[in-house]
Amino acid sequence: MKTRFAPSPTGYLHVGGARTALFSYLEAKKRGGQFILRVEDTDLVRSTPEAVQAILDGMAWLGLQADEGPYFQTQRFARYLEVAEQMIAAGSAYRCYCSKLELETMRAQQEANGEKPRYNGLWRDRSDPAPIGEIGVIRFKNPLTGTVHVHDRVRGEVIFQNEELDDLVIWRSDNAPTYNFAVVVDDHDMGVTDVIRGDDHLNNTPRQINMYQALGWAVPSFAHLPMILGPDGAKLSKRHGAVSVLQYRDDGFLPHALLNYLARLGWSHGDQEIFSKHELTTLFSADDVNHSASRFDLEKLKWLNQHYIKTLPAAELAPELTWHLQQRSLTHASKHADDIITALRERAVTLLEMAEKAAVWFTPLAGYDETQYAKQVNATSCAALSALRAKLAALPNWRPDAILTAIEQTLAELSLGMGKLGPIVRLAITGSTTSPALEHTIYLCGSTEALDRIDALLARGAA
RNA sequence: GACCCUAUCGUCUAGAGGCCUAGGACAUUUCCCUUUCACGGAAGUAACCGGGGUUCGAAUCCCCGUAGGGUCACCA
Repeated sequence: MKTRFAPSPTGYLHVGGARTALFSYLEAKKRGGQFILRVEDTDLVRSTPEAVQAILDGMAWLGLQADEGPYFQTQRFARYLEVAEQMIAAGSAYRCYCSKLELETMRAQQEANGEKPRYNGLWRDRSDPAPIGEIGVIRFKNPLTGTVHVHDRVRGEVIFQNEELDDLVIWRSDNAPTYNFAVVVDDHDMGVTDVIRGDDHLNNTPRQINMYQALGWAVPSFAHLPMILGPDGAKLSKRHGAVSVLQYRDDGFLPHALLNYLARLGWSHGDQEIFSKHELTTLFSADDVNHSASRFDLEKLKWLNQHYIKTLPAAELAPELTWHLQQRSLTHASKHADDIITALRERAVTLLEMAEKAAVWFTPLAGYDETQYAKQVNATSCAALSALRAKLAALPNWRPDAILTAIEQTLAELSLGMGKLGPIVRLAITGSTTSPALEHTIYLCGSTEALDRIDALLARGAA
């Protein structure tokens, strides 16, 4: 049993492609099969090495490791031509020498007559020699009559009339195969048993099945996934913001959060929302995929991301957070990743947010929130702060629990509530009155820096 | 235009003829917890596209509309 993900490298890996890859991957893992990656780069003009790299990077970040590949179609042209020529010899394909102009007139005329535009089979049964100097193309001799039954694992049985189909080009005049042909040859040669791909290929499937049959090859099983739409119900595009999976990485999402979110888009397992990777690989089945397109909802993705930030072991989060800290040139904060996670995991929806919030401890204080300063700094609070400072300075161990004890003792000695001390400490350390639990806020600053910041506020308060 | 696909709360979905006064999750509203910001807890608002059948009974099956989407290339 084998599945594949076969993107064409004309852009980055977007969420729709990522979900197709995920479902193919899961189906293979679930059934103990192989998952292969094939780059469909037969369009020499639109394919770029940058896009190949972007797709590979996206797959790697998501952790969708292929068992084979990546294969490149551009390296298999000899094989495609070999098969095309075999088909000519067997009478299931033929050369066509129609010019672009002829084709265009044909189409224009059909459209004028209100017919479906398609190749009329002009060269299908001609045996006269090729026009001099013409290279021509090779076309597949599609059956004229009868029906093609597609047994789709998500759509059920879909029936197409051969009359609706025409003789498609399988080998172009610029010596390259076309998509519909290369796919058939590759899926056969590579032993792909289960084709899982986007909805937009459903209409190509009967043509491909006809080619499998002409070649005497076994037809694989098909599953056509519904599309992922933008939040407004329109097709996903750059206008909707982050469509590249790597953009989600940059925005602070965990790969597993995206995976979990994507899995639930078009697929479900009862009321379950949270799935570990192991659960996905055991529970997923292409048979359970929905029929209708779904919209991408960033809010739910955020919820999942926050869920994983809250619950994943710090050891798993630390490398991801470190990456973000480094992106923000907070390299020296990396060794405190675990402490940052402890302080902020319930206060950040994304890792990017976490890294941004962590910056207050590792960059010079920018200044105070003056409105809060005016409200919170007074004789009482300054006295409390300086009492706390004395205790902090005397601390043998700079640990959160010890700091918390110091805070509690200070409050007890002065008979004050936390409300009298909290705001001014936050102001001193972070410049604002919003921050994580006090002991972590102070602790993460480091003893020297924390005391300096307290002194700075006290000095200004006294003046 | 032709062919193909789809249709349950704002969104993701459960639902495979009676278990449905339609369940869960996100979002939203209110309340509780609380030193800030959060986390957490409780409650609430909110949906079967329309019309015909079939059946004792339909969100579920059939037909017709309607609305979305996809495909009709020497792109993939």
